[in-house]
Amino acid sequence: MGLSDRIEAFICELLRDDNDFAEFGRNELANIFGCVPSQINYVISTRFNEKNGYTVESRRGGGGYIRITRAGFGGLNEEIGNECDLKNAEKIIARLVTIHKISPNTARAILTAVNEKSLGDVPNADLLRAKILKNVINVL
Amino acid sequence: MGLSDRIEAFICELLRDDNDFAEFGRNELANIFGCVPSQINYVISTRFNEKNGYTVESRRGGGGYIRITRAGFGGLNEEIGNECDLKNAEKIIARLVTIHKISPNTARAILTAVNEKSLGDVPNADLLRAKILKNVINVL
DNA sequence: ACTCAAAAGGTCAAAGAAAGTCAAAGTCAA
DNA sequence: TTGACTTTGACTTTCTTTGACCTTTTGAGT
Repeated sequence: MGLSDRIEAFICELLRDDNDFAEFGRNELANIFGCVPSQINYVISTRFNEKNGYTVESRRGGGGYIRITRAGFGGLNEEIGNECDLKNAEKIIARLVTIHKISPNTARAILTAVNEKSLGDVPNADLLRAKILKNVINVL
Repeated sequence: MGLSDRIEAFICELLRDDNDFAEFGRNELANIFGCVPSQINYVISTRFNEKNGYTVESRRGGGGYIRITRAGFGGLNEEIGNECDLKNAEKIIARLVTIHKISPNTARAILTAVNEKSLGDVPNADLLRAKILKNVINVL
């Protein structure tokens, strides 16, 4: 596994531990991995960019830092509501793909989990669909 | 036995050992067999192509690799069975991650869709869970 | 307040490391 | 002896690593 991959894994770990955001010093991290500081920028720009659903903030000077946040999904819960038919589910998932919150692959998996074939003979499927969708989205 | 055949056998061996996926460096492999690197591409494109039921992923640059995955999921449907509790589901999904069939992200989504919080108050949740899981896996 | 040095982080381009492509040359069995 | 399959190598593309130089922020000393 290459250096960039190791740094990526490390940051992912931080994100996991610190509940959806990671903060560190660029030099500090570069030191841990024994690389030049700009390597950190490379990893961030290729792995933790907007397109992959992350927001990055930073500050220079004394006490500077880099903070990486996983973008959330404001308002989606409300849009799903208490009941959600398949059409609506498709629309919402499609939007998540468009804004690069999830991959087409993940989208297909989620959609399959809540389609007619899966939930077909559950009574009040729309209710269950809404619940599943909200749970899944909240964990993304 | 020709060179290509020997390389093919070697990769098959890797696939067997590592449970349905093989990962290696192109140059590394070329070195083992004392051939030019593009020979590896030839073997892959003639033997481990889509048509023969394999998926190939790769990355260039430092830390690059070639990864071959066998398509289809040996007996996973049977393993899920008619009913499937959460523990079993977790085991199966984890395995799909290991062989790089799905990303950790997709795994998390699927697992959330079938966990207690989602299916908690459905009667016979294990039955529904099995159905959802099989549907999802078949679409992967 | 003002200045300046130190402490961070940012940018960019060159060098390096792999993998991909393609076509020419070689091999071998029908 | 020809046509399909292999082998080889020159050239291309993509991704990573490194380093020189730039900008922003802070803080100590005047």
